[in-house]
Amino acid sequence: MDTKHRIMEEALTLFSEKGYANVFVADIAERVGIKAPSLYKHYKNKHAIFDAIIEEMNRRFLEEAGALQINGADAVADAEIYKKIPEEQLVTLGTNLFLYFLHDDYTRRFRKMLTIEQFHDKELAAAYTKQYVDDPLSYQGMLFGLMVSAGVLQTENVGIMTLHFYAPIYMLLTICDREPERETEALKTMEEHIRQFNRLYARNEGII
Amino acid sequence: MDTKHRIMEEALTLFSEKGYANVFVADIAERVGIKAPSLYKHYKNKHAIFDAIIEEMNRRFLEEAGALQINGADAVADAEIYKKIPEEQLVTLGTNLFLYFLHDDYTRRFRKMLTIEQFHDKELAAAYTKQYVDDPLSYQGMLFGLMVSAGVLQTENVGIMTLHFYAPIYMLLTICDREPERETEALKTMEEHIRQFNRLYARNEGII
DNA sequence: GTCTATAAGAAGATAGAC
DNA sequence: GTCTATCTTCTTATAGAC
Repeated sequence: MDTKHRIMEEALTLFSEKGYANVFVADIAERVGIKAPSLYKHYKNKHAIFDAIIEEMNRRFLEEAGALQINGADAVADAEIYKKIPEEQLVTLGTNLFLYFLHDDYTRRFRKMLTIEQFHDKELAAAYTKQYVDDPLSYQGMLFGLMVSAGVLQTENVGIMTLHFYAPIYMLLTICDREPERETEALKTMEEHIRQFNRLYARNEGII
Repeated sequence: MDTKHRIMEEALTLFSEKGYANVFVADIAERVGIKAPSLYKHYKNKHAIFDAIIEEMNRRFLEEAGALQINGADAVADAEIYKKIPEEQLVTLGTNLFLYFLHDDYTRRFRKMLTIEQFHDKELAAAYTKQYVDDPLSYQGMLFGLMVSAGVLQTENVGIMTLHFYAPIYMLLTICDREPERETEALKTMEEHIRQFNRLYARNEGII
């Protein structure tokens, strides 16, 4: 039964690089170390592999959402920490988020697959927006809301402040998905971005 | 010879919706109103149509770059105008950029095709980043540089300020490419974003 | 569960008449 | 330049032995 999972893994790798239509069942089988017909003992057809990947994604997303809820609860305490050196904390928060999204193998392959397949149907489009736009904004919005309450940051509109924090990180991420060799440059840009963000939004700092 | 161009047009439409591999020569021909074999009198093979689209893109990009140079020269004068009501000018600048990118038919189809095909080779990846990241940042960076010189905006780092202006617009654009029904919401978010951007960076306004 | 052999069908491309 | 007929190749999927 391990073969079934390995098929999914290898398929995800190939789909994320070439797109579903450009990957042949024989390619997946070869990577697993079996012949194409053997694969049909594990999945009904090629598309069932894709469906299994999407299911696995939904399962993992729910798990992550659960984990974030816990972190969210912890964040109330964390917000106290942010009072001390908000700038370094923000740099760490942004950098960790960026590097996790970029380097976590499953996350990266899945995001690239969704990027390629996002226009094929509404579900995939919605999944992409939820996972890489709405959920990060929602979670970080909660953190920033706590920081505003704690008097660390200051703004009239937490939602837009969150957008100002996350949108550059998102854009740098899409750059590195396309051109991994720009990662160092992206990390430098991100640090500058966050330090400027902090100057703009930190309480009692005045204009930069 | 008009047929040759119509083939390219219909191919671009289909490629931008389904991706190259999922579009069949017969589909393109049908939209043009001919049979598949007739298409081979105009293009050597299917991939030659794709190549022609990329060539057309490069031609248009160069034209646009030229046009931007002219606008850049004009922008010196424009920067004077920005002195009066910078916030409304910024809202107009951002909204026009967003709506042009989103609604211009060729731009939209081409961007979606590049989104789908960006991981297929280095050239496409580089073209995407140049067109939708580096060039907009470069052009807007110049405009903002002029505004800083004119004393309208204030910052230590024009590049990051430009990123703060453009990254949210870029993210909203990718949302609307996936889910066009979110355009109204995106426009509202963008206006809030730009008004807050102005509060953050406008000279002599203090913290918000 | 894996294999070889093969069926079934799709899709790109060519031949040659008009 | 467009058509119909056809070739060729590729790809998914099944049959049936081991």
